[in-house]
Amino acid sequence: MSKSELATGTQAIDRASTLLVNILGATTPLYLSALAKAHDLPKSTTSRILAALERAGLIQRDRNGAFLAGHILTSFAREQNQDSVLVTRMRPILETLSAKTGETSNLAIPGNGFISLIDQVDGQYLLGATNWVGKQVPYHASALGKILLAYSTIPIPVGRLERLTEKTITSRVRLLQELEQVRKNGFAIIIDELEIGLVAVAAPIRELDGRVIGAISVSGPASRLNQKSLLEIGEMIISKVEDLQVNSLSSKPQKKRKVGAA
Amino acid sequence: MSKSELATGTQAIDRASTLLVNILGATTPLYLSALAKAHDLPKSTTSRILAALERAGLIQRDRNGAFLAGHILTSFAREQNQDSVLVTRMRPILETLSAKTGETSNLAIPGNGFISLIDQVDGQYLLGATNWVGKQVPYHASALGKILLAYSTIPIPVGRLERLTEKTITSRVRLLQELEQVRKNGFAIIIDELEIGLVAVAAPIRELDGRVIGAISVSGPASRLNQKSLLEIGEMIISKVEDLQVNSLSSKPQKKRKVGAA
DNA sequence: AACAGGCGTTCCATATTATGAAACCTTTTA
DNA sequence: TAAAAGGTTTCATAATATGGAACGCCTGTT
Repeated sequence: MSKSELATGTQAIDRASTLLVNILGATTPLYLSALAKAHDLPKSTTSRILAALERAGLIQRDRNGAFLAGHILTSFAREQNQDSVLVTRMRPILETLSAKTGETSNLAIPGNGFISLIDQVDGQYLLGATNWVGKQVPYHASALGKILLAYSTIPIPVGRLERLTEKTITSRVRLLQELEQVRKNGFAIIIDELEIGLVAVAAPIRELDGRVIGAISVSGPASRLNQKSLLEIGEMIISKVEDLQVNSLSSKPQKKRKVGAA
Repeated sequence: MSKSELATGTQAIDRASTLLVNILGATTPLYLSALAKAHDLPKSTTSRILAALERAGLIQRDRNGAFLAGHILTSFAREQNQDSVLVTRMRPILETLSAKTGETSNLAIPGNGFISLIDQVDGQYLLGATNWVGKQVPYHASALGKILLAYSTIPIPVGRLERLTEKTITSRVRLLQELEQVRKNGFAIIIDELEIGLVAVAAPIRELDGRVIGAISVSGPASRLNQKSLLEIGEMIISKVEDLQVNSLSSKPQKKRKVGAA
């Protein structure tokens, strides 16, 4: 029939897939008859296909018989967005960073009022290796926080920007300028802003669509990390994170696969 | 072949579904050959099916050609877990509650250190209708917070339990007893614990698997809501939330559908 | 009550469609 | 350079999906 692209030997699966995608994309449960009409399929065929998808747990019916995403997909969704997934995915990067720099690296996501530190890998140095996971670290005084503010949709916390050291940015105007600079650089730095003697550099983690969902930092004592090393480490974080993206997902496959002439 | 249950006219879709479920459930991308072996299918058939699923965007390949969840499913996952989904789903309940009681109702989810209020519907009374969304409301002094602590996996916040009024629970032992009581009742109440003159009652929102993911409350001035009304409203919240669950999901459909004899 | 209409499932003869063995291609390993 | 491993394509074949029609169930109408 008049199918859009090349495709052969998969009519049934194509139809099933299209129906499934339709159901997942809909904001409200869809009825069999509506689906049949929309996809221009006979009721009988539609019924058979949907029953098969339901059997597999890919879709389910509400009390009225309308179709919505099945338990397989809702639990998939739940698992996907758990912090642990991000931790697992980013662990190798944190380890590489700590190994190469000798310093502590951290992983953070946006939290309510404070950044939420969800993982840490300590470096080889004893000095500086405190555990930050779970700590209430403010956005405006941390490298991780600056990244999250600069790239994510988080609003700058309401209220006064707490002064933690004499270097802390406490002016909102000043902070906005700083965030602009962060976006220009691609990474964020703090020097003495959170704690005297503590420096850090952070870069964003992006989803495939570009959304920033977290940040990775390397931090240590100012005595070991000068401005230059911070810049280098910043670039290192960015490239490690990019490597992961590029390696894990592809339009052009690594192995050349013949695309076929039907 | 030796399929488990009744099924007819859907061999292809059944195979495709099983493969898809397998790919979604795997923690690491799966290769064509491994899938073919695991499902006892010829390579050619497997290739054809996977290509169809890929075309639909249900699966995609990583750089090495291994299969993982496709963009359709990852964006589905993302949307699912947005607060806005919960807000939309719960809105009707908040509206019913506010209409029936005349008081303000709120929707909250766990936040970092504080509960996170994500929606509110005001009642008819002028007195009492302040906007709480975005406020930093502590767990131990709110009805919503007590529910989240009692049912969810959130640990009781570290540090001192801040005294907000003379009635605030500030002893951890006392709080644990209170949470036990909450679990026994199925709802939580505060009287003067957050603010003198303010009372509230809250009940949990559960996912299909029983996990508590949020809470709904009704709050107002003690002058209008006595102990008895609070209990009644508590029961009302519980039943409204249950109604939604029952109505939106079903094993036994409302309309009796013939189950068929093959 | 009886009827019409809407929605969904089942049946079944049919040919369209999925099937899988074998050949073919690439890349990797020996 | 050969051989293995992983994947795609081809093509003759029959097994499988197909869809029109009949059926069953519920709701709303008169």
